[in-house]
Amino acid sequence: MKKYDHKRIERKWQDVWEKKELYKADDKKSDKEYILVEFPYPSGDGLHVGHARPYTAMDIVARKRRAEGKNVLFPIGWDAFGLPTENYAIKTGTHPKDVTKNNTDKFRAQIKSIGISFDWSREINTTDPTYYKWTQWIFLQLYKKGLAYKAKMSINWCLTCKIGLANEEVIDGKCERCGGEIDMREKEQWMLSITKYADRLHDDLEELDYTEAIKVGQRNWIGKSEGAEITFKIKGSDKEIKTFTTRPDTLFGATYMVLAPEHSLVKELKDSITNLDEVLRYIEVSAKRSEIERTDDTKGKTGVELKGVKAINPANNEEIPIYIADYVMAHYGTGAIMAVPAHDERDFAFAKKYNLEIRQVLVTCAEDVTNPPQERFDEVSRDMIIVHLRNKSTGKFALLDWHGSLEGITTAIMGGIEKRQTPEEAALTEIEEEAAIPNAKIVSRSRWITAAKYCASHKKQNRCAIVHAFMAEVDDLISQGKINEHEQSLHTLTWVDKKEILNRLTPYHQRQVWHILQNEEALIGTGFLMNSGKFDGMESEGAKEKIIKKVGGKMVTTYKLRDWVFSRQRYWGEPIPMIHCKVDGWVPVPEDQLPVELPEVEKYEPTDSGESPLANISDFVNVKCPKCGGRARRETDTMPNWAGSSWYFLRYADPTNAKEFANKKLLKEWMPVDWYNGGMEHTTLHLLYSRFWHKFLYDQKLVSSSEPYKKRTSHGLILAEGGGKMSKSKGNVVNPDEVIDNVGADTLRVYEMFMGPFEQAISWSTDNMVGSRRFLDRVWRVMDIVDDKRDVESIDALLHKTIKKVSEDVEAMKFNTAVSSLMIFINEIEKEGRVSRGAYRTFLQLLAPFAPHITEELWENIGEGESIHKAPWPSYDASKINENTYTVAVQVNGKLRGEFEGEGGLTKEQALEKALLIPNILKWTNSKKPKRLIYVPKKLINIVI
RNA sequence: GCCCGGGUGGUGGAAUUGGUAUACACGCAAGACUUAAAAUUUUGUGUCGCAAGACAUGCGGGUUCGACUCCCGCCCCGGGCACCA
Repeated sequence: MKKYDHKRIERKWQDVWEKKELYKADDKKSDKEYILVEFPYPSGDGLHVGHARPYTAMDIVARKRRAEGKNVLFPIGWDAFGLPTENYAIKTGTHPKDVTKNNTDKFRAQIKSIGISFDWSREINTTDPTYYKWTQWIFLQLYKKGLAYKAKMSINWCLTCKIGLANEEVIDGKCERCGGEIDMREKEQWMLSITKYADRLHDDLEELDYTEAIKVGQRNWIGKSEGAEITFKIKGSDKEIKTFTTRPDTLFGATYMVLAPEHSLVKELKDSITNLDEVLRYIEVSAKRSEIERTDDTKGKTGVELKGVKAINPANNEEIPIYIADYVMAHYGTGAIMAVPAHDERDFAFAKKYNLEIRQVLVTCAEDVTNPPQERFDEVSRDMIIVHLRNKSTGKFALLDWHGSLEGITTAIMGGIEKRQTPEEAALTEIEEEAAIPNAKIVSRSRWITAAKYCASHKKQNRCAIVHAFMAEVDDLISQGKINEHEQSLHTLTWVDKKEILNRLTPYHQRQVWHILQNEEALIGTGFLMNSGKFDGMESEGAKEKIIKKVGGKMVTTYKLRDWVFSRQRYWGEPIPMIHCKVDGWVPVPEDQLPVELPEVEKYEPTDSGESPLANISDFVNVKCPKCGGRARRETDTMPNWAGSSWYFLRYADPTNAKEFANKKLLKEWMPVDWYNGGMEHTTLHLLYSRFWHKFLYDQKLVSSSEPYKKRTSHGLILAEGGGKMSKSKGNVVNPDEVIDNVGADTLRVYEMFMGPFEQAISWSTDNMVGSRRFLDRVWRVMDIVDDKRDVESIDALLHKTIKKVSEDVEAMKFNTAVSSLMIFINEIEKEGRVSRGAYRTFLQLLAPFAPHITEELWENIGEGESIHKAPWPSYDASKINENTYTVAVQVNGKLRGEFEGEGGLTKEQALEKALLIPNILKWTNSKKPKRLIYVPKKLINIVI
């Protein structure tokens, strides 16, 4: 047979598929499946081998779905607005439109050469006016519903480029482009109220089939946090300070307050502030400091006291000072905090610096203490440890006081579980056993060890620890009235009220804990309250609610998520369709005048004033007000590149519609996206933004599902050979064109799927790729040993196993092991020297999604008529997978000593009989009677002597 | 600092309701074919040991008849977030 000529085959079939429109989605058919990959930004560098990884993966899924009879929509387009194109245009004087055209042409050809089964008839481009007309239209809907607004925002300002930068464009506090200094500057910016959707974006995640990492990423970004809003009165004033805290239980420890420098109260109080000059100076300085700078020096906190004003702590009515400091963020919570230095790291650092009172209001449990240095464990000789056991029903505690040598204690505690030697230990064991609750041992033991280590490691600082060992299981014991006997054996066990614990601690131990705070660190974490009036002795969790009630606070939920800054002072983006009229203020461009097209300009550089280059085009800027007809100015800011990608998946349903962004019926037919794969880096931006837009459109009844994507997965990066990112400057970029030219698209595809777990970052290796090429070479050669007369039987079990494995692995994105199982199948065929036509045919079908060209060619060669990609996906027969004969491993005392061939079902005894026939086993068992026998059917037998 | 991944041969990696660790591939070594080379192919390939066997999944403990897998503590690498009260 001819040689495997990948170039000829791949070109041939790509042409055929295109002519036959093999991958076209059908609007009229039912049983849809919408498979989506993130549309690329068509950069000038061309396609990256990294692109091929997710495209191939989802292509495999799409092809499998088609074979399973689904009506598959698998589209592609271009997210073509963006900075690199604009920068390239500035450098070369080419129009961004032309740059984009060149780049997309190149990308399209490259993607086609990989043989991805996109439906090219639905190709879209965000920079096409017929597309961005609808991006602008959606913006107008947001505006009309009050979700788009213009606000003064402090933004990063590059002094050299004279341009506003997004946070992502600031690297290490310097401008990404020129490396220049960054300043903060107030600018009017269009904003989108994504925060109004924060709770839904957070809560609805629950129902979605996103990988856990993605859910966690989104949740962290939204930053939902439940706490209390507590109001502090200002002495001698009717003004108040609202604070947000997650730790109302520490309210008695609030010894001062801090406002963000931007807080409005500073101005309102200016008459009472005696050091106003100093305060204003501080505000000015911190306003200039960029966010990066502010967050950079987390250690050296700065602030200024508002002299002349005092706040009242509502818990104890004490007067406390008020500070402004830029470690408090204006945009989070209420922009003001109650500072509890004893129990908050940041407040602690600040209090240390400015000599403020640090008042401890709770004692913590050892389980909250981490990192005890283990090497000190042996040095300890003397300390005190209190173990208390809590009785859930009575709310009482048992105190176990251990005095004397800690070495003895730790041995007792640890040994109490392990060795059970002393009477005390025996008693503990009995409690555990009588409690008879599974895992009781593990829970209590590990905590005791932690406690012991804590004591050990802190011995030198003369500390004490209160060990809170959770023993809910003791409850049973007490309720049965059995506790008295144990009281006797545990000679120090007595049941006391919670308050007793504190009494036991004072005064010596409190002083010790006090000492820790004064000199070292804040005690974060929860515990038992002290110095808190009538709340003393309560546990943190329970005290929270009661304290909030006492001071008239309320429970509130806050989010880290901020509104979306939607303005860019750039040329290459969608113009924001708004007009500013002196009379009417901001007026939306009437919908029938959309799109607001980008005008031709000669220069794309931003202007000196930091406005978009569009500001210099008077024809564009000067318009009539749509409302009053008077003179007005068009908005010259453009949208960020996230705009077009926030709804593109909807356009694929109806890509050429001129009347609406997509026909409702078609949307209902195709949406939601069944499976969306993309980069991890888009978890917090693109994915969140597009969910937000989609939820908004859902609220407007323009789409029919509240979520755009049912399932979201992500792929790992492909790194350069030897690790690190591929980059032009390092010269380690692998060009996919070359790879395809040398070994073929099918080899590239198989290799990228085989190289490692899909979601994991992995280094490229040209050496390893030859394995995939050899595999395809062998697939090709096996064609010669296809034997029509031979029946399938000899390889039947393996064939069905392979069908099962490949089918399941594709769904789980375990492409590497799917390929491996295909390799195993080919190895087996070669060993046999012959293969039936039927088995080979099925094998080709399994391989087809991975290597669509070579399989199509071989399919034709074995005389199949229609395309392999139209053939129904093979199913497996479970009964054929279970082989009748199998190997049973024989262990003696858990060690492998031999194996035997089993047949049919074997009982434990039969298996033992067979095992004892093996000479080597006899040697190990020494003819002794087995004490115990473990038999895992058809797998393993373990003889314990 | 916090969160999420990950740590298994010379290399990429398999194996998790606990049940024969190292599948598959690369590389390497020896052999076959060849005038020769490439390609192909056969065999071997965790470490130590002549062998029997012992030891090996980042480190230290634990649970178990049996642990890459579960529990406790720690170390290292990658990524993300970072004064979020």
